[in-house]
Amino acid sequence: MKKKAPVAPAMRAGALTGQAEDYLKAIYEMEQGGEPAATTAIAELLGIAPASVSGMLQRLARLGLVQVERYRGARLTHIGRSAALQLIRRHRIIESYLVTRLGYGWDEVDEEAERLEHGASTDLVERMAAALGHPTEDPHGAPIPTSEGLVDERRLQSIADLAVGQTARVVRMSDRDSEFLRYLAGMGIRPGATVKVAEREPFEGPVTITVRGKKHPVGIAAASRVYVESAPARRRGRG
Amino acid sequence: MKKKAPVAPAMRAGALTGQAEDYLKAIYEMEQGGEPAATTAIAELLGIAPASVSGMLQRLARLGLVQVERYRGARLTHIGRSAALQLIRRHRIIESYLVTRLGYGWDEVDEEAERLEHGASTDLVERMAAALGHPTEDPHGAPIPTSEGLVDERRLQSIADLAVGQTARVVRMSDRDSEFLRYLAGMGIRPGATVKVAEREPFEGPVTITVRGKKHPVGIAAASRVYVESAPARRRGRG
DNA sequence: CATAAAAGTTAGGATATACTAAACTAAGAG
DNA sequence: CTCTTAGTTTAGTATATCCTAACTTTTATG
Ligand SMILES: [Mn+2]
Ligand SMILES: [Mn+2]
Ligand SMILES: [Mn+2]
Ligand SMILES: [Mn+2]
Repeated sequence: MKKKAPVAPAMRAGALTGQAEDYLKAIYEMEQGGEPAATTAIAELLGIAPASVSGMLQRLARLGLVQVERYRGARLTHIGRSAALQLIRRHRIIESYLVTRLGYGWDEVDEEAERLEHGASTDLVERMAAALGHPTEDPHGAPIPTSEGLVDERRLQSIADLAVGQTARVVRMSDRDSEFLRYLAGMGIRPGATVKVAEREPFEGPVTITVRGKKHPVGIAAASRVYVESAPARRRGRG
Repeated sequence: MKKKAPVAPAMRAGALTGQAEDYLKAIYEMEQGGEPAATTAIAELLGIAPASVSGMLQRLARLGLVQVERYRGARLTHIGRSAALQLIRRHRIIESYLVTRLGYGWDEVDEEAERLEHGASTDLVERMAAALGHPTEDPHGAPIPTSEGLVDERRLQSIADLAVGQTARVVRMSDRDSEFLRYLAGMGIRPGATVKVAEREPFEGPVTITVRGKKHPVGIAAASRVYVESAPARRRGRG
């Protein structure tokens, strides 16, 4: 059904291909868990066959962007990490711009940004950032790396990690699936919202959470894609 | 020395590759002269070897986007023309948006738009157009095709076509070369400006034009890239 | 620890693009 | 109506990606 569209472009200074950039971003994200990015995981995230990922990893390694340990997975080198962070900055600023200035819904920007991020120059992205007053978070609560490549990499708990009775503030959520985002929006879950765990079923069962006074039973899969911070301490941003 | 960057992306519905789109646009533009687009001309415009163009033309023909007559050149089919016009619409709206909303100079937008046009969805482009109040011309005076694919294709005279003593209004100019655009801006030549031909040297010699009361000798090459319309009230008849 | 399942890699092929060199065609100069 | 040549196309390669099938390593299991 979804016919894979051919290839991707290079254009920026370093002349990395759009595809290569997306691989780096995927690896960056998976590495946040501490472990190197596994071939199959990358393949799944990008919707590509594992064999193809093996090939690309070798190419990225040849370019000095990742370090691959055969049968073990890949880690970004400094250069690769820097390239990934630049791409992520572009992605998140573009998302912010589209939502703030062009009326995009937070559930539809990711897809558009996923393409624009490869064609937008640094100049354009910086203009967008400036127009928005240099935002520090994207519409999904994800921190925007600085142009120097600094970013908050704290590992956050997800709703699935909370114990019954705990209250927490929603910080961010996975932004890939627009249906998922609409589901969350329907419950009032968005960055800054407060959620409380009312009940938990055992055996990986659903978590019942209270949001805006209303209870919602939520599957573990969904709950684990919503990242939170223990309530008390106030972070920046609107609450 | 400038190593050609690999390939280009597809993404839109019809799933045309960015490269293919640029070929169609190039062919569209060259066809405006009446003749089919010549291989070498396309090659020069896109900075690609003629042999490569031959290959691409065959592919585009196979896709039903162009009609190629061996050794003669290519013409767009209806489908190809429609795709070209859609791309041109995207390009020109993006240019307009960048200049109006993000402070780009008219001499620097073409390059950025040349990349973004391939990654921007129709949705995005229409949002930009709406934000600008549906502009009908881009920053270089070029007409923006409607979303239905209608566009003013009048052939305009260039300054090089004017006789001594004639006054005309600048309508549009070639936007590919930013240095050229800065040169024009330095003389006060922009869409809407009025120019008068003061002198002409024979043998393809320079044209001396008066703009804002100042005379400038301009080479034929430059003069023929600035398109004009006989001054408002009195139209010198020709189609 | 012996195996089978899971994960990952290699082999072999396909497509999209480009390039250079060589061959070919069309068109103008005698 | 030839010959030269500018313009085109074909042949042979190369790179970037992706895929399926087959094979190899790791890991999980009894
Ligand atoms: Mn992307
Ligand atoms: Mn996001
Ligand atoms: Mn383009
Ligand atoms: Mn333009």
